[in-house]
Amino acid sequence: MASFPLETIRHSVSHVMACAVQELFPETKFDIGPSTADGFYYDFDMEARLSPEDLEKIETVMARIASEDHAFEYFELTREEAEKLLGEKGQQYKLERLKDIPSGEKISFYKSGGFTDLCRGPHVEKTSQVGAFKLLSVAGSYFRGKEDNPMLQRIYGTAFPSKKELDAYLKQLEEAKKRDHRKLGRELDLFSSADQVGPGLILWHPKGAFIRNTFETFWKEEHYKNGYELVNTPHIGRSDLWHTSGHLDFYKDAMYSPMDIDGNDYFVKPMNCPFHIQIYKTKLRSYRELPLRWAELGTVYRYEKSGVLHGLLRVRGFTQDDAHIICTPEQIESEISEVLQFSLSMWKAFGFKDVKPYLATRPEKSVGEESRWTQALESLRKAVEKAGLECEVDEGGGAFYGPKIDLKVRDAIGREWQTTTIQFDFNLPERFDMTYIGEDGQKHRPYMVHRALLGSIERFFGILVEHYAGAFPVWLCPEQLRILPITEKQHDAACAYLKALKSKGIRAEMDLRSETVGSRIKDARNDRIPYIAVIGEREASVGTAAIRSRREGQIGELDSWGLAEKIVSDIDNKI
RNA sequence: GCCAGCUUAGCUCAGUGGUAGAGCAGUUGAUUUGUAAUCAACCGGUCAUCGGUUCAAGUCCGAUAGCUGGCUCCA
Repeated sequence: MASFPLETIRHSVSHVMACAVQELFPETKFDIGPSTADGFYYDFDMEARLSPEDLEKIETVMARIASEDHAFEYFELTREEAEKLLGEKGQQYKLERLKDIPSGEKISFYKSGGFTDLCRGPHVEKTSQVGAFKLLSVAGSYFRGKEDNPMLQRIYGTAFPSKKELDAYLKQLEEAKKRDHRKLGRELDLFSSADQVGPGLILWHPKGAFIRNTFETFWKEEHYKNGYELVNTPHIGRSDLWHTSGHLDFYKDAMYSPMDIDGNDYFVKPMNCPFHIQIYKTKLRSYRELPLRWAELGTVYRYEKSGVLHGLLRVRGFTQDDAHIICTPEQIESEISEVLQFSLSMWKAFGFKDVKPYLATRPEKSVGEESRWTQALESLRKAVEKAGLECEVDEGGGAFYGPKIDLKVRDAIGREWQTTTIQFDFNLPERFDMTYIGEDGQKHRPYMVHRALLGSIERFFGILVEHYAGAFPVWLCPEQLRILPITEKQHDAACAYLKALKSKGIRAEMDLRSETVGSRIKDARNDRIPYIAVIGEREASVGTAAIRSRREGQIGELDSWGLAEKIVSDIDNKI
């Protein structure tokens, strides 16, 4: 049997699906059915509202169509013939799509079984070659993705050459589900949100807050080590600030309504930069002071549409690990390079080794001198090169105020997350008239770079939970060790062991419940405790504990000194 | 915001229009345990909220809120 590219298989399956849908719902109007990174979809317009049961029915019909082994027949029509064919069938979306095909290009159709579709192809030869497929979900989707267009129904599915590969993919979906930070966040008692507080606003429970504080402390230390200074700024600022910054012109929809204080409008901050700029402007700055690197874990609030909120990954109140670098033109190249290196080392500390940069260049509508864009872009490019990374370029994908590099990191189960962003800003220095006095005694406009390494603390925490599957490395664990005395007779020995570990700075707890050892082990494992120390009569008599490690399993008996040494070594190595 | 679905105990979930349930968790007691669940009793509910239909609503209808999957958006 001939082998086909995955996209061809998936796109062919989408035709088979459309064919099945046409059979079950003859009045259906069809849009398009492309393959995607994970599978395929097809958009339909129909009276009936598709349910999960419908997906099963569609799948059954699909299986039949596949087994009937229809050929994918290719034919071309003139534009007039195509219009006539689609018009007769009342396929208004297809007619719209037909208009997209430039004149002079071939207008091709594929027919397989009872379904004929305007389609570029390519396809497998016969419906029996579509491999193993599964329909996954149904969702609404605007025609052409535009909000004012009609809402179509989209069926998502996936397909692979073999059943084995399909099963492996479905298993990965299961694995992702098990790691879902919303589920683990509840089970491990890390965070929640409350209807009464409001959607998209996160409540950090003691354990979640402990982990957050621990990596925030690390973050702060690393920033000091890397030549940053920390600043703190308020949560609200007067409307004048946001007028000057331009936020009220460009992003008002995402900002919350103002509050009146003594007759002045104040807005909750959607960004930290205007405040940092105010610090800059408190005095005349000399080139000798630059570069300035000011970092802040600054909590901002942005209006997000209700439908997009998602656990910790998309919220309305979040903390940016923000920093602004203000420097001279001569400094930007090394500054950018340092930021990139800093980011890579930060991600490495959390066990993310696969990091990929995306460079976004000048869009059509933008501000700033051409020479600045060129220099900025060049510095971004060189930094990537110097780091020895492969970089994808998004032409015209930059913000209107400057070019940027975004980093995507790959987690433990291979998913990519967009996190770090390094952005030039040619807009705010102008708007706030930021200057420094150069060597020549004249005023100059500094370069300004916004950067966030982790992105937002909330989102980063969500990513971490899924990356580690809830099993945080020892340095982040609120509880690093749980001590289980087998019976009440070992309580004193367990207390002594606990005290010894605690005195060495280990975060240890005891489970003195009169449950069986097996039951308490189960609970400790479910709580993802990295070390469990069991103390029975034997261990108590010699002052040791039987140690079970989350990573290595049973590792034998250790006294408190030996265990502390092992745990400290894990902490130092961020294991 | 839009489309669809969902919302029953802290959690996971049963429940023909006719007396609100189970397991786990929690509390109490018994048990003194050797590496993933000891036993028992008890506690726990305005069935998301509000309104409607009905002799009767967890169940049918409507509105609102929240959640889920997408779409759009993400400075």
